[in-house]
Amino acid sequence: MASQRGEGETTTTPLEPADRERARAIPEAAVARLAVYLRVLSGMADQGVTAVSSEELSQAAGVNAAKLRKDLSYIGSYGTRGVGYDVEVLVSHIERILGLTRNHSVAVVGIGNLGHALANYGGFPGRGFPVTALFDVDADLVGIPVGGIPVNHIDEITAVCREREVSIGVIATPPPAAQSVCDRLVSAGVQCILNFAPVVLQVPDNVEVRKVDLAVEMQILSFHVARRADEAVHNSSGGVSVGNNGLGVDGMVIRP
Amino acid sequence: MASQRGEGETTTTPLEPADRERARAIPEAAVARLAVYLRVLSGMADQGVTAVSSEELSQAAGVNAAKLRKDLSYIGSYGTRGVGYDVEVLVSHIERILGLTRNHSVAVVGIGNLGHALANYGGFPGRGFPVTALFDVDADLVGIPVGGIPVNHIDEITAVCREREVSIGVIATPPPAAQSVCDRLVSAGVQCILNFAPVVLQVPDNVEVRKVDLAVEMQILSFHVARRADEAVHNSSGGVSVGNNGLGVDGMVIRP
DNA sequence: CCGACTTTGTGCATGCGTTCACAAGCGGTA
DNA sequence: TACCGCTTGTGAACGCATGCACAAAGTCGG
Ligand SMILES: NC(=O)c1ccc[n+]([C@@H]2O[C@H](COP(=O)([O-])OP(=O)(O)OC[C@H]3O[C@@H](n4cnc5c(N)ncnc54)[C@H](O)[C@@H]3O)[C@@H](O)[C@H]2O)c1
Ligand SMILES: NC(=O)c1ccc[n+]([C@@H]2O[C@H](COP(=O)([O-])OP(=O)(O)OC[C@H]3O[C@@H](n4cnc5c(N)ncnc54)[C@H](O)[C@@H]3O)[C@@H](O)[C@H]2O)c1
Repeated sequence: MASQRGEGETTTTPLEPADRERARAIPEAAVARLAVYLRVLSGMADQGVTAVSSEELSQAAGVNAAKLRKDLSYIGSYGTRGVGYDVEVLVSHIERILGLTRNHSVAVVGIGNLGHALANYGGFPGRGFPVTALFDVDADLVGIPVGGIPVNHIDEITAVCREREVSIGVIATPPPAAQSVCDRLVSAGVQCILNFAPVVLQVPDNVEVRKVDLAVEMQILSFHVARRADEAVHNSSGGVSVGNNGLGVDGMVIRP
Repeated sequence: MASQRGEGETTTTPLEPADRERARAIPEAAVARLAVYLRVLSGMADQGVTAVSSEELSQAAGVNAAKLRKDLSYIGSYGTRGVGYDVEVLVSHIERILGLTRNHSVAVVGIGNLGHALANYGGFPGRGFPVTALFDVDADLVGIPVGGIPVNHIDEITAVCREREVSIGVIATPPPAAQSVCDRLVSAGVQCILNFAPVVLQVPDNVEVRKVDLAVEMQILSFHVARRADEAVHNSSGGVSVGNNGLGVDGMVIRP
């Protein structure tokens, strides 16, 4: 399921010119939410739900209904006024826009605590992200299968990534090794990197990096605690109010 | 380093009224970057660097220099014109604003693949986030120490969280259990939650949730691959250009 | 003590993302 | 078929974040 092309297209469902223009214009924040909608919709489909309104879906996804409709409008008009959206239709269109019509082979580098968890995780393959390669420098690990995949030595990274058509590289090495691993992945042709090491990676322009930084997440939480405690001290009136759900789907949500 | 209070303050360094107003106004995106600056600065301090200019620091943190200065201006004016910033001074002020002058005790719920990795991770305690409690439903796990901490049964969550003054709860359970675990954490008084389960949590207004969603991260990467592949097909001229570093420190970066 | 040079801090403009509000469109019903 | 009520899709307004560009403020050398 790696390649399967018509005359010039890449995926099973070719993008129409109109969609191409749309895809260019989708805000990154909306892309992140589309992925969330997709999961919610998939869950609904599994439960036999066939249709859904923007109101219902937005509640389940924890966002504003208007925002949801705008997000969906970025990918086209697939709803029916007065009725709502067909779950299946929406799922397939979001998948198409997100490029999920083909599998994206994943390589994990650094098979330590975190790398083991990732390699053993069953949630990726089912969603089109099969882990197909594992790398480490530790000679004791090389050859040992983790989650069904044998660990390769980091020096084989170029050959193996090319061979297995790895499109996403996950960095789970200690911080000092991260940049060098990143460089190797890039020169092996990997253009997407998910980085767990608390390091700012330098990459060429054609490579996309996303980072998962637990320390930063915790510090953001800490900031909110501090701010809240501080407010509580100032206007000494408890400070616990329960109301709407102040969820931060991807962030950028600051309470007034 | 836990408590040391004045007359009504919570932390070692009480916030001045001016700082309070500032803290309220700091954009969430800036808070996330401040945490990154903090780490870079800590690294510099460890290497004996005592002063740094906005230009140097911004490069190391992978952001625009003007943005960095603006971010720092949110917390006050601690630079010296013509010279730059004193690393120590900046570190201590960022720590103060982020509420890192006190420890934040962390509880991990769900000691499976991921929970083990988190419990064993040495990066948290050093940064003021000691893991002090672990929970699971699995009777085989209860009592067994992981990363030096014995696992408690989930039913003890309220008592243990209260006793150990847990301020951050980390959810690493399977998705179906996540909401119920979240509810329990909340009723145990935990106001900050870091959620690894691919589920949209519903929480009261006074609780802060951050989520780490690997599937979403991968799908965002997938989207960019698709868009890029699509562009390459359209204007058939290679498509690989190397230039500045297009890093997405926390997201919201879309290339024009 | 002064002047030249360096770097900060920030007002302002620009652009992006969110939210509101409503016209357009569709299914159901009489 | 024509009307009614419901829900989508989106134009427009708003607000927030980013980046520019420069005055203010400091250092250093003479
Ligand atoms: N474990 C966690 O829960 C956790 C949480 C947040 C962040 N992180 C970050 O994730 C990264 C991995 O954490 P961990 O706990 O799994 O560390 P770990 O020490 O358990 O594992 C690191 C692995 O990387 C391998 N490695 C070292 N240098 C390498 C190289 N050049 N090429 C390939 N492999 C190499 C090591 O042999 C080891 O197996 C770290 O950067 C850590 O800061 C981990
Ligand atoms: N492992 C990964 O790399 C990874 C990656 C991304 C997301 N996740 C998500 O993180 C979560 C955990 O993943 P995992 O691989 O560690 O799963 P896992 O199945 O290995 O571990 C889950 C643990 O949670 C415990 N548990 C179940 N119900 C519970 C409850 N009600 N209260 C307390 N504990 C309970 C189980 O006993 C088990 O020990 C899942 O939601 C998964 O989707 C994991």
